[in-house]
Amino acid sequence: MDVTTLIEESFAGVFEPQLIKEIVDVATLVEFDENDILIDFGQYMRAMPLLMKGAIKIMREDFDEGELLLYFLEKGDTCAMTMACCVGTKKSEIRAIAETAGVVAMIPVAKMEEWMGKYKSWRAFVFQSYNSRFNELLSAIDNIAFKHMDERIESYLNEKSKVNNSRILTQTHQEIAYELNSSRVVISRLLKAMENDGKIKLNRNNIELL
DNA sequence: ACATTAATTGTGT
DNA sequence: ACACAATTAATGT
Repeated sequence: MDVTTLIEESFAGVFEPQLIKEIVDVATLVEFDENDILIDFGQYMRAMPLLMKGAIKIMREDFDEGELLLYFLEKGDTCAMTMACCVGTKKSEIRAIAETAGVVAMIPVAKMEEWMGKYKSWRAFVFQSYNSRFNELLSAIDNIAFKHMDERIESYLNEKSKVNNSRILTQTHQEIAYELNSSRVVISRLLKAMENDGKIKLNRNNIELL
């Protein structure tokens, strides 16, 4: 795979050519498959990932048992948690799981700090990244606090369909329940209701959005 | 081709 | 939430 093309494709509009060149020089490309665990709770991070290809879901572990999906990362995104962890050498508070197969470019911490002073576009990118993650967190909180489960499933399905570029999602009800931190029976019932409303079509192991 | 088993989904309490 | 029924996929004989 051609490193330069891939990076240019993902960040051409965002970084100045000079910076892209530097990224190409120092970045290590890492490929991953669907469902790979990229970062786990309590893990330390030594490099900052830039997502080039594919999609990653960011999960938060609940107090006792169970997980909750916070948001998805797509091409051109980076993980805000990682940026904080890198500079402070703190443990990760989140888990990152590959939603689809894809590629990340790993940037050494030293470089990322150097670029903060050197490149305006890098600073802007980092701040903008923080900002948009923050906003996604807010909407995740809105979903949990103010929306009922049926609405949560709907927005979940929509996001899922967006990151996978498909109207058909191959997910079991159990898996959905896990990501929304609910129970399978509740999901099944609500999905059934949505099917009756003509919003979706249910098959075994896959859900079709209409 | 058939029987058995496991996994997924549906429903009533 | 729990229990159980029904349906479908996977596997062995």
